[in-house]
Amino acid sequence: MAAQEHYEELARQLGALGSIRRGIARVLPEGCSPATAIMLTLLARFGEMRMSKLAELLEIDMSVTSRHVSYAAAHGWLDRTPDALDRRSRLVRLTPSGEALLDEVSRRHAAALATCLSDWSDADVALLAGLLARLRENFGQCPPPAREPAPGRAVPAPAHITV
Amino acid sequence: MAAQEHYEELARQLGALGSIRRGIARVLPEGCSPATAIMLTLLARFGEMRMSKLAELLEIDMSVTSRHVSYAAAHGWLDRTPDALDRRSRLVRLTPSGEALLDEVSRRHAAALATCLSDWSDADVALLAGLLARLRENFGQCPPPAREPAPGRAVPAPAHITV
DNA sequence: TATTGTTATACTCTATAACTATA
DNA sequence: TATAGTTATAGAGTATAACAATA
Repeated sequence: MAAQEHYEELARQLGALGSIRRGIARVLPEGCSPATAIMLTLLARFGEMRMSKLAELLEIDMSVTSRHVSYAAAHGWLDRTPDALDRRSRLVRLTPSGEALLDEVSRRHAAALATCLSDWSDADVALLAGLLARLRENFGQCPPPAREPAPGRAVPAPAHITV
Repeated sequence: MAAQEHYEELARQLGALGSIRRGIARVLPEGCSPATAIMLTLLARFGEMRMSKLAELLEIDMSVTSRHVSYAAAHGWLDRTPDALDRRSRLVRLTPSGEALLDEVSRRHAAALATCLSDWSDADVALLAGLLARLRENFGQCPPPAREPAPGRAVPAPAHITV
């Protein structure tokens, strides 16, 4: 098996991860979506930051970040305070309630994975987590390739889906 | 670092994979969504099958599978033929056009990963793909845990999100 | 004029429930 | 009565564009 097939297989595995993400989402506390959990994790790890910085770390548009932050603020999981140095900005910070939620999220995540991955060694779990972190880092440095037009005899999208 | 933290870190990495999936989706040919690509891959690997079998392999509801199949059929990437043995069923099968699309998808996937993961060894790429396959297999065997109610002083969802 | 953040709108992917046709 | 598949509706997550306030 040459590298070409290994890349293709990795792409397939990454694409088929949806069911795992849905499975992990199901163990989260009520009202806490995966997006909320990731956001609170970043605030816990890097501390108070501006909206734009949070959007950059989440790798999503700031408009989306704004709604996630509003939702979490309405639940009391984070605070938004005006930035005295630049009054256009707001500083986002985890609250004690948010820290408590994050602790619960961590417990549930670990419990769910411990159940499903009972026959994995500690080293394998750490290895996979490390490879995924490296993957994300390399993708972050990679310039997003523009979508190419379909090659050859392109298939035009039908106006309506027929059955 | 104990196993508990390794599980938590793995859950974080899996949750933060959204940007990678979006990056991979961007290189797909026009009209070919990630869902379509995965579906065609399964048909290429396992051959003609019923809708229900395809939904099971995709790990999504048959209603969702039905729409993805209708979309791909409208593009000419697959055929649906009545099952002579059970006229409620339809057999789904890749067309030559679908095979050609899948070849192009594989090329683009491999090219995109080869660019971003240029400093990965062939063994590392295969290792990550293998660990993800094992992860999906273990999750498939794992009974989906029911959502527990929020613990302690649960935070009620506000009726409206205030800004 | 440029930048920060918010909101409106649209698109993708998913699940639940109601429905038709067949077993 | 039960099962295979389809369709309608709703919800989560995202991007683009228009907008307000401030730099």
